[in-house]
Amino acid sequence: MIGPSFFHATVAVTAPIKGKATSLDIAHLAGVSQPTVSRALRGSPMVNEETRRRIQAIAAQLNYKVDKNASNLRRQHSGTIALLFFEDPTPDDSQINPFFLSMLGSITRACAMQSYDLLISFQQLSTNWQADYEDSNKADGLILLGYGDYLEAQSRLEQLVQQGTHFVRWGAVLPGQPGISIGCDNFQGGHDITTHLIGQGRCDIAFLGHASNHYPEFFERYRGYAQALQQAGSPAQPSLQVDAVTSEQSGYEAVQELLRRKVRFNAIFAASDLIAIGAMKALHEQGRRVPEDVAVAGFDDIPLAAFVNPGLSTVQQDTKLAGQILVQSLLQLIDGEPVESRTIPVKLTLRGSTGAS
Amino acid sequence: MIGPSFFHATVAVTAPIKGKATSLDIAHLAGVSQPTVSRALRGSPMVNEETRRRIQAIAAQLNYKVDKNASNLRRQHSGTIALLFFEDPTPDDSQINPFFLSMLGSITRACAMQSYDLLISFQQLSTNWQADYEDSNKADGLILLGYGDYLEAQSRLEQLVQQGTHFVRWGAVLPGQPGISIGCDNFQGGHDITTHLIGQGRCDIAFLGHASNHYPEFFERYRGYAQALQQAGSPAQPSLQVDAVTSEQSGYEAVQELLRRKVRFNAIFAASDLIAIGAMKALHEQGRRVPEDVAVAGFDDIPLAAFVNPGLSTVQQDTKLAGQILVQSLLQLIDGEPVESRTIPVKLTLRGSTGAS
DNA sequence: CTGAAAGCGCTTACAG
DNA sequence: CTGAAAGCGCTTACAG
Repeated sequence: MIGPSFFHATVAVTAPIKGKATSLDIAHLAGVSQPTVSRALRGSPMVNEETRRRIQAIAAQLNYKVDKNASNLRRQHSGTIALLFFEDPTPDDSQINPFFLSMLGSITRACAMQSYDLLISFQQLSTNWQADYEDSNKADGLILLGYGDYLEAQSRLEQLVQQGTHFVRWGAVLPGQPGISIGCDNFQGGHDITTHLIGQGRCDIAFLGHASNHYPEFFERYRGYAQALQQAGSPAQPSLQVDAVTSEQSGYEAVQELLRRKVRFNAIFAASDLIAIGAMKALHEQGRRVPEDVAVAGFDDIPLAAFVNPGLSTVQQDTKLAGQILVQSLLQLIDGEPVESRTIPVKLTLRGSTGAS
Repeated sequence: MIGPSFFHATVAVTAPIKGKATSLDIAHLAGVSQPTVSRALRGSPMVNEETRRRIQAIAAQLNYKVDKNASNLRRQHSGTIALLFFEDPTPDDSQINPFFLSMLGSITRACAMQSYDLLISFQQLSTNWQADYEDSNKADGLILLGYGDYLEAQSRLEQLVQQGTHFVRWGAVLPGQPGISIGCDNFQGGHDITTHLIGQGRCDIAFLGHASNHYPEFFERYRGYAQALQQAGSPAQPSLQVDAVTSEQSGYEAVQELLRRKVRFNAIFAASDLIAIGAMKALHEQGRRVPEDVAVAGFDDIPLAAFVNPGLSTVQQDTKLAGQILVQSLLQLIDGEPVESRTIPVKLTLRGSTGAS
């Protein structure tokens, strides 16, 4: 009973008591040097297999974990990506677009698969959101996410580029933008869904959403919408466009504005699903039936779109792919590889709100 | 032109070129020792004000940021909280309960106010979610969030307690639980909303949601529901309870199950808003009017509840307060202060789905 | 009020 | 295959 195994057992019991185990503790117990422990645990090939097994066993017993701060400091790299989520105008605490939550989930997963941690931060556009994450070595790079006024954001982006910060942005992909952007094909999406509405026999199609350079994603959707109308021989009418940001409330109010204008419309293309859902609410309250009186379509395909009544026809963005590409592009950037902005295809998801099912 | 100011200007231009500035660089430029720079920049009172200003100016010029890895290593503290979000059964990529997103937002804000960073991680209940965040010094403590099978999670929680990990959990607050829990008053919420339904003249009230120890939050809501019914003289009927997890799909299917059973019901209390929304969808498809034929109530008050048709009556959880208390409790725990589990009050938000407006 | 010294726990050349 | 040495960039006693 009295021998090495007894000795080891004793050690395993007493060591954790004096705080967290370090690689040096393990080295002593294993009778090797501390660097060897480090090598063994990181799977270096230049370590004897038997030595490695012994070290691993002890490490497991002591519940040893590499200290990230020490490791990162030494390696000058954090193994962390910061996700800066900004929304403007400032939403009420509880308002995050479900679409971004999808993105958040897929980004988290993509990071985990690359063994990166994700630091998350919600920012107002108005604050200093370049945020020093990379400067303070807390993160190796930044992912920027959010709807907001692009023109306001632009100078910040330029600043980031100038500082040499590694970042990728989700948003409209347009020529001349600072940094790398990944976005879906907003124009095509707007075009396709509008064409669908026209095919359903609707001519007077309203567009709910900002249509200016301040909101390039919405603007692209608007342009797709306008082109589809043009091709159908009935150009877009300014009186059928109502500004809206991406929230139910905004969609709700946009419909009220539309009614106030007393323009005729038998369909609505909302620049986001949340806008569409708010719009449907307002239509119902006015006794206008969806889709009989007014067909409604959105953009994003948030999980809820299938569960409103009627189900919402919409343009699906592939958030899973988007998250993967964002993370992958950022890691390439960090590694100094060349990266290009990219557009991801969209596809229509048709449901009852346009009379499609 | 040739003098100190010129010298400084030159330095400011050339220094950043050779990589990130360190406190030593600043010390050289300011003509002080490196520890003095460290003190000055952290606002230590034992630094001459003029010296401090000089140092700050140089730091700003060089865009200097304290290296978090070095600082954390030295101080043996990370300034970071890890949020472990787990959901089980495994949701499709894009499914995160909006309620938790609200929590996420409020937790992020509460962390920011305390100058803590938030590391986020989505976990399957089945994985090793104790996750080593604290062990590897990446985080000073953990916040656990998620609906899931409590009984499965319990042993993990006990493990965390045993390891001395600092953590707080959002969930049911019940005697004998390992660690600190913060939760809303699920029982009261279930009781109040059921009483409201009864007051609307509904007697046959179905409950959609798991009602067992596996899901203590739902179970508490169920108990509140049962007690309210008891008090009204019509005890809960097992045939009116249908298991459901918190998703629209699950609510949709639960209604189908209810119909299959051919039991009579004129109201539904769903254990979450998502369940309620799925239930309403199924009712609509069956031609049952809400609230005329069936009144529907949910739990959570997610932003969307106001925008479905009709608006959903529900039990509001105060996510803002919840996030603050979670973070505050965790920080107290980290500081070694005594902390108790706590229950947060709820309140009813009544809308059209129960005929209340 | 300031500086010289030590050390947080790793990883990485450099020898052997 | 393994070890002795150096050093990542800070913070914190300890002197003065």
